[in-house]
Amino acid sequence: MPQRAISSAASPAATRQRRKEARPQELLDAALDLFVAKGFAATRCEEVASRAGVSKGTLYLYYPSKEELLKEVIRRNVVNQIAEGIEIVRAFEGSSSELLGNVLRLWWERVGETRASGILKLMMSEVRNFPEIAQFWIDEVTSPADRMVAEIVQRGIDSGEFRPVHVGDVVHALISPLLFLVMNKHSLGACLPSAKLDPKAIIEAQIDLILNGLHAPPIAKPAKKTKGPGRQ
Amino acid sequence: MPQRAISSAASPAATRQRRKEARPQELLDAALDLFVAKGFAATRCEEVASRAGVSKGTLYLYYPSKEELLKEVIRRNVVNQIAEGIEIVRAFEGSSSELLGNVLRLWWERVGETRASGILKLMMSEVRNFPEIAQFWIDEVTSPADRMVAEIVQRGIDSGEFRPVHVGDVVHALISPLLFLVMNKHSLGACLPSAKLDPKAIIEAQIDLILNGLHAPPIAKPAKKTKGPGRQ
DNA sequence: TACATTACTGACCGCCCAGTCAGTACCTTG
DNA sequence: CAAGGTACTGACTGGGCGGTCAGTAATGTA
Repeated sequence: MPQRAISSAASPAATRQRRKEARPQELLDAALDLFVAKGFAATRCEEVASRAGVSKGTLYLYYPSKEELLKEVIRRNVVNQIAEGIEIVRAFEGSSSELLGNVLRLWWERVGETRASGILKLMMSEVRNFPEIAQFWIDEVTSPADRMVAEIVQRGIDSGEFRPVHVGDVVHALISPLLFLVMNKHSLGACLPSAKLDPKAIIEAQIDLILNGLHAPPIAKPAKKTKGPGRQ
Repeated sequence: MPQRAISSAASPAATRQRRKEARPQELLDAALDLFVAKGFAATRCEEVASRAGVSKGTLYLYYPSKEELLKEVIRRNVVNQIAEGIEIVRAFEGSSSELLGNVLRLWWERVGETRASGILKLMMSEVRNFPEIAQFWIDEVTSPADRMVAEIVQRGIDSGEFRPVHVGDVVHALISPLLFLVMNKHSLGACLPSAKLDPKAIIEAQIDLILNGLHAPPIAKPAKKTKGPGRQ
């Protein structure tokens, strides 16, 4: 299982290899990285091929056009991602609070930290040039994911663990910070190290904040306990 | 003050006009719309010119290159945006809860709903191709805005209105949903009407949720909440 | 009306890049 | 080792787009 494909000019006399099975995935990986980093239009096909360790001609043996390559990149990086998550949630048997926290943490591990997270930025940046994939994205990603989180919140409300809230809107408040973390990671955070956020800390703060917001009965009494954590 | 510049092919025999003063702004507006919609690399200079009602040659009379045009678009749409907001906040004299809610609502009205909101998407999509502007963005936008929101939260903590939290992380949880609303408006929401979110409702839900999360005294957690890094 | 100034135009140039294809070299099979 | 099949290459092409500039027409001045 040779993984040396990024070498390119490193090994000068690298003998030409025939690996029909490995090429497609390697090309998809290279394309994902470059499309996410530079955008679709600004990425040259030759770059993609070179990063995958092949020539441009080879790319066209496996994908008929640049646009088809993009669509395949999106399709292949979305499949199963969602189904997996849903399975995990359905199997869980704790409180809704625990479940909600775990889902956010797990999503960060399984998606946010992986190369696949770039798909989000790619989608956001490029949908308007390829409206065909918008519907696909909604059907396969947005809707299932929203529904899953909504179910958890609804369950918590039904069981009396959470106060009654408008589920759909709360879902947005719940997941946006995570999505924005990913966007940052692939944009500003990739340019300036100083712009990097601390994902784990932010996620924990977010979980803490939201769970408190969901649990609390309408209390108005502030706690008189001013610690001094004011940083920045 | 003629505003007819988008007509292009609508009026066939429109006589050529000389309006040296109006051109730069009209070109910037056209460029902003197109860069946001299609991305920098996928937008042709001739398109920008045509949308501004001039020929490509005219564009180059006012901006020396496509890249300079981009930078000017960003610069001009960022200036004053922040300073204004800070002034409003400093002048406010109510509770921190009220202020926080008002800031979010106001930001949506003044930025989220305007054409300038596209700058966020533009920045996210293109920074990695123009690292020079990353620092500018941080200095002029990110940092001041974060600091402003952080100040409000800190003030609330100091006055005992909010419970003590890690201010920096909470700020992120506060503003992400708004930023994500904007991103959605300029990506998926611009393709499928069905993908449009209801900003006002979401913002109100977000305010309600967050204020509850901030106010609540440290209630004893129901069930057992694994604190911190309870995973691998 | 005649002339000077200059905002504006659009045809043109050269580079760049998506996509092609005739040829090359690796592998398998005998 | 010979030969046939095919995964792979890279030089080539055609169109598209950023950028230019000689020319045009609107405006100001007399």
